[in-house]
Amino acid sequence: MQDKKALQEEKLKQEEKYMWAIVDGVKEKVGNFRVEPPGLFRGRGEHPKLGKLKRRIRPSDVTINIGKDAPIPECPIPGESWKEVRHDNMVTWLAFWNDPINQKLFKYVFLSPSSSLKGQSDKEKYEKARMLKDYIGNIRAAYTKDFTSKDGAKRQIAVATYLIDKLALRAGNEKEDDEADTVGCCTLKVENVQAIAPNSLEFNFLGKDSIRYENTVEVEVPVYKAIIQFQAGKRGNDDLFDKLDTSKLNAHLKELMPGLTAKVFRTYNASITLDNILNKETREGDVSEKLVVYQHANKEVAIICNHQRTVSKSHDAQMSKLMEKIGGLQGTLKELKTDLDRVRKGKPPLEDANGKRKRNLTPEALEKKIANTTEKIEKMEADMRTKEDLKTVALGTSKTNYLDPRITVAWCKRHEVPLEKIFNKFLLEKFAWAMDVDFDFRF
DNA sequence: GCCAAGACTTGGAATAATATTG
DNA sequence: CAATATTATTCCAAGTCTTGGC
Repeated sequence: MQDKKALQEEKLKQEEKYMWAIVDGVKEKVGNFRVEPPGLFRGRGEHPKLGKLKRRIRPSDVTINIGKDAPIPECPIPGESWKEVRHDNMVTWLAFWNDPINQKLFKYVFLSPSSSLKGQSDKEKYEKARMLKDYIGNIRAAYTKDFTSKDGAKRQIAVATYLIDKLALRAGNEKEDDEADTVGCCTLKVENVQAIAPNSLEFNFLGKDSIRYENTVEVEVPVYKAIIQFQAGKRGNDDLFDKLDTSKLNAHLKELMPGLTAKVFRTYNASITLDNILNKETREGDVSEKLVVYQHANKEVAIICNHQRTVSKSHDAQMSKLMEKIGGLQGTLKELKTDLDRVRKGKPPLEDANGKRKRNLTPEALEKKIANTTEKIEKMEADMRTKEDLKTVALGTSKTNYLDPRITVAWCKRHEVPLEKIFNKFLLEKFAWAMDVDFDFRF
């Protein structure tokens, strides 16, 4: 125990010198500055490179990027030295090396999400998503019109944009053969979509991280017809959108709004959904009731974005344990009620399970106990429902990446909910830029 | 237009730390 | 106080999108 603590402090001391960077005169926290240890590549889903050896990264693999006059960070391994030291102020990375599994890819050291640099670009991301509010009406009108365009490419762009908007699908870049076989909107295959009369579409595909997207939705009739037409004469494995890729799609989107790309729709839809639900469903009441509303809104967003998690191994055990506890409480509740009846009739309380005599309690005291127990049961039942409800839903990703923090901060200010009930330490730091938002901010 | 390189954002699981409970 | 449950942190990717060369 003592050893562990000492070891941890030792490690911290060792690493301290790599944890900070001076950027434009300001001390900022550095993000992930450790290289990964050697090991076997796992990857996610059915990855062709599964099990490949991931070699050790040495200082001679690492390129450093610092100011011209900045002191070069000490190389942590005596006798070795950095591959290169650059002075590029057009990029934000502090160091990079080639990914040992795929030499074409890079691993970067960036500033921490809590840094002002990242905070600024985070804010810009949400401002862009908010800008989409002013354009979305026209954009929707335009793609609706193009559902029936004579131009096949136009029709595909229109339908793809519709899916990205309505279903929050990812753009879907092309992938190499040595990567897991997953798709996004532009890379959907014919077999990933089933038309179900009269106008529904059943989606089933593996998306990012090989997470399955399964959803059946009613769509506008022209979309339904267009999909059937895109599928006509093709095999299951053929591209649904054969005249489309992400660069064409994004080029088109940029004509509709400056800076617009496919991912902006995810941010926009996530944030506006949170804002809408919070403002529709929040009632006067205590903090815990308001938190339930927030969690519900958060869950809706996670479902839209298909943020899933695997059910924890101990989920069932935890549930039955809760059941057991509730059962026990219901037993004592029944006993209390019996005793209350008896006491009111001037009889002594029943003996307990062990045959022992119980203390004589006044009816008032018994009533109070009954109320307490009932409340406890209700709370546990609510907890259980929430637990079951959220067992496959991951709430964290949307909080970190998709929900404009100013929505949450302003809502907390309006409804006197302590922000710490919703944002943990990491999020409070990451969203420092959003803290002074006005209480009446709306996305 | 297309492709590859490069840079930056988004992602769930595993693990560690902490809180809760019996 | 030990066993468990919960939460925070770390880990290790896997996406998106831009740019620059042809």
